[in-house]
Amino acid sequence: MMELTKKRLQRREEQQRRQRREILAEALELFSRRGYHNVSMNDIAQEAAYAVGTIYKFFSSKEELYRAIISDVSEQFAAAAAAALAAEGNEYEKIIAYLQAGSRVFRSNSKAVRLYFAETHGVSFNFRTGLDRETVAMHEQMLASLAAVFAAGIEKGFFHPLDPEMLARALDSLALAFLFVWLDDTRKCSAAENLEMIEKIFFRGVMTPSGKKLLLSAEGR
Amino acid sequence: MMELTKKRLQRREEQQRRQRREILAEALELFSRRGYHNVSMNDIAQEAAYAVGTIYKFFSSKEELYRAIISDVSEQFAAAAAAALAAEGNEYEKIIAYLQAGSRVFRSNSKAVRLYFAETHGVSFNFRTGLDRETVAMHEQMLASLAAVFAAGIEKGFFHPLDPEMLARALDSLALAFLFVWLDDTRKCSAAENLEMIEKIFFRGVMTPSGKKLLLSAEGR
Amino acid sequence: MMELTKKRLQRREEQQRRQRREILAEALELFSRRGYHNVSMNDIAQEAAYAVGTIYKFFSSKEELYRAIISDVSEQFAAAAAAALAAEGNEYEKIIAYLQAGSRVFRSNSKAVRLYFAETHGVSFNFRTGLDRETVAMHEQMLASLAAVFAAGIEKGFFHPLDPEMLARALDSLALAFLFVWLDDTRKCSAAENLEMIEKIFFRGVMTPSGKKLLLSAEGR
Amino acid sequence: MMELTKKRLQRREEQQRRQRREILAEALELFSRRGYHNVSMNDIAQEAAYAVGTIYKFFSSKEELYRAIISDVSEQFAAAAAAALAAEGNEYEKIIAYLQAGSRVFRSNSKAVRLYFAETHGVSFNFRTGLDRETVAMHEQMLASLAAVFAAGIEKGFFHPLDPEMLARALDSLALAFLFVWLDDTRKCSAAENLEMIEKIFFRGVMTPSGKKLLLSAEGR
DNA sequence: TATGAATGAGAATTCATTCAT
DNA sequence: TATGAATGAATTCTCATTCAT
Repeated sequence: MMELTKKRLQRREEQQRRQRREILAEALELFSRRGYHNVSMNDIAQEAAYAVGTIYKFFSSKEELYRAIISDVSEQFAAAAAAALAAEGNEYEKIIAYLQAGSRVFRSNSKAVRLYFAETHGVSFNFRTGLDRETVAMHEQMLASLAAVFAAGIEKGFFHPLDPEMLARALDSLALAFLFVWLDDTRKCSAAENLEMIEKIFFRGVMTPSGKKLLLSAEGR
Repeated sequence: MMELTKKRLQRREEQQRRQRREILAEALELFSRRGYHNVSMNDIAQEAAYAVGTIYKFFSSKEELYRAIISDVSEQFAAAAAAALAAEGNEYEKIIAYLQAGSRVFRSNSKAVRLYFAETHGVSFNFRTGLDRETVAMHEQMLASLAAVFAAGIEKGFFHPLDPEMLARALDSLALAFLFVWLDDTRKCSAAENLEMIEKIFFRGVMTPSGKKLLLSAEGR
Repeated sequence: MMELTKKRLQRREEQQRRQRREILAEALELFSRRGYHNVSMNDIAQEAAYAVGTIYKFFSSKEELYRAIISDVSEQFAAAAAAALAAEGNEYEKIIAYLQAGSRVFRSNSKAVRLYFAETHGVSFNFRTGLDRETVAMHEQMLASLAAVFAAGIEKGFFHPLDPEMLARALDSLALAFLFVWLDDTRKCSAAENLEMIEKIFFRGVMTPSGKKLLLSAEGR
Repeated sequence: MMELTKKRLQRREEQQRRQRREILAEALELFSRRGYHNVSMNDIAQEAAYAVGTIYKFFSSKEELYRAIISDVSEQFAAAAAAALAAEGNEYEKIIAYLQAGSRVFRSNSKAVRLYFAETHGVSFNFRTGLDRETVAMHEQMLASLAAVFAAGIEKGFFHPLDPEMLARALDSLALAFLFVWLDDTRKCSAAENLEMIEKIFFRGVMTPSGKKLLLSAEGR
């Protein structure tokens, strides 16, 4: 009987996670299509086929629902990026891994890109409360890690001696710009093509001849 | 008497322009700080020290007030950019002029940067109405002009043969990224420093040896 | 010099009366077309080519302006009706004169008919204040006079012995109904035709054989 | 369980109908007392003891709430009148049935009389929108049916050969006038008394000797 | 004196949140 | 436990009235 109850509880939890996911997905869909302020809780409830009250069981307010969506991508991205930057390999490889991780996360969460991006660039739907602080901080942290990798690469003579923080931001914004191009027209630039463009535009200028050897050897693979 | 009336009318018009400017400035301040949807017309009236009714004398709706703000920077930027790209000079010089023009416009309209940027990147405060269509179109038009200059430069062998449109977007996003850095910390990057970073990161990789001669000669000036 | 000043004052008064009339006419036009609540003081000012302030010189509020319009027809009608009923002649002649007077007043103030009528039938734009009390009272007074004439006519055996007040109301509403027909389609019923209809429908049933002699003799004229 | 749910749904619907009726009644009360434009949605909410939002659950706008009120009487009257005119019997009987139907409907909806009447006489509270078009059309349709009955009666020699449309309007306005008398002083004229007055004033003059036989036989019943 | 810009109270409507069932 | 009806504060916008010029 104990067993039975446990299983029941598990199933319950399982079900709740599923409901939560469903609501999040539906809300994301609506927010990304019409904008936070043009979506009502009733809209979300309708779309998700739950009652408003049920949504409030999972999220204590509309803001929290929004935050949960952002946190979702935000955390996925942070985890993937951190893993990429912490992995084995030289600085160039780490940065490429970072780019690929970001590409992977955002391409499979395309609906959330613009929202994430608005948050991290200070165009939050809600400037008043500091809801997005966490996300911004996470993103800043990632940029710092990326900058550290650049710094190490500069130290080793792979990259020209430029401000690592600026390099990190430059690379980040470039990657994002190409992601937006893809968002507007999915066919226009595959992940591989984007990466290639970044190599040609960014790394060609930023890397030293010694760094470019990594580039060649990487391509050789 | 005729003269008097004329003068009076002029003064009246003068005053109206001033009021309009005041309202726009106050609204921009609030919108940029708290976001469109978190600012009420009463807030704006309060801040601008006018009655709501007065604001409606100048702008027929909240949306139009917002549009006026965006149009303002948007048009300034478009005009400056178009002038820069159309001016005399080689492709490299044109692009530099474009960057300088953008820098000038946005640094003197810093409050509007995030709004402009949200609009042009599809994170409009109001996804529903196509208020920002015009601004987006204008921005796209500018990117196309920039791309054309890149294409010409590639033709002449100044730049490596990369997709001009992507080059244009890459440069634009880079410039914007550095603008944001400046926005967060004004001291961190002057216009000149930003330009230098862009040269080192972007042009170093994108330009051919033959193109780099322009670079040197330009610096020589 | 005294003379001159007098003349000047007279001219001034003359002009003011003219302005007042112009404003009243323009306001009536707008009220009758769009309804009291859908016409703003600015609309009236615009149409009358005066400044709002000027209108307030003549009428202390929008309500008073409205009241002035109603009073205007109301008084004209009351005066004409009273004169008709007080004139020489037998009861039948008086009533016919009353109908003709009303017809004359309303046909030359067609714009005001619906407004007058709304007021006197308790559908005032403004039920709250008793602005229309005066008009209603005047109208009731007229109906009472008309009823008195009917009573006299009954006494003399011209009319069947019916409640004079009801006869008065019946005749009044009949005349009004035909007036409305004319209002909707001016060609459909001239004043003469209307009167004829009233004779055939109303008087034919209401008059005694002795009364009908008046009718014949009147027609004989 | 199925049964329970059904019952619950029924009760719910029942309750909603009741609420709707309550709101309509309260709104009618206020509109008829103070006029459409002098009653705010908050007033109605207050009076009906619901929140404004609740009212908007039932009526999507103030205009629609008003329309619902008018439609209500309008449809009742139209249905009753149409039935009366279509029923078995000679022309005189039909017309009497029509008058009785109208009397019944309006005496049990006395609050709505003035509103209905304002609408059908072109003194709508809102001249701008054509909200009342439908009501006006319905009323005109009814007058046309009534006119047709008069025409048939004339054909058969019951009524004097007068314009049937004018006869219809005359009768309608007479009935309305007496209804207004009753509205102002309920004791003054019962339905039966009103009908008698109409017979004496209207039918006595309008009917031919042959028609009057119907009258006598009808009274004989 | 005539003007019309400025005012701000007031109106309709929306929607996040609650809570009885 | 899940529901969704009810709530009412907050928002956008209008317009009668005032008063400095």
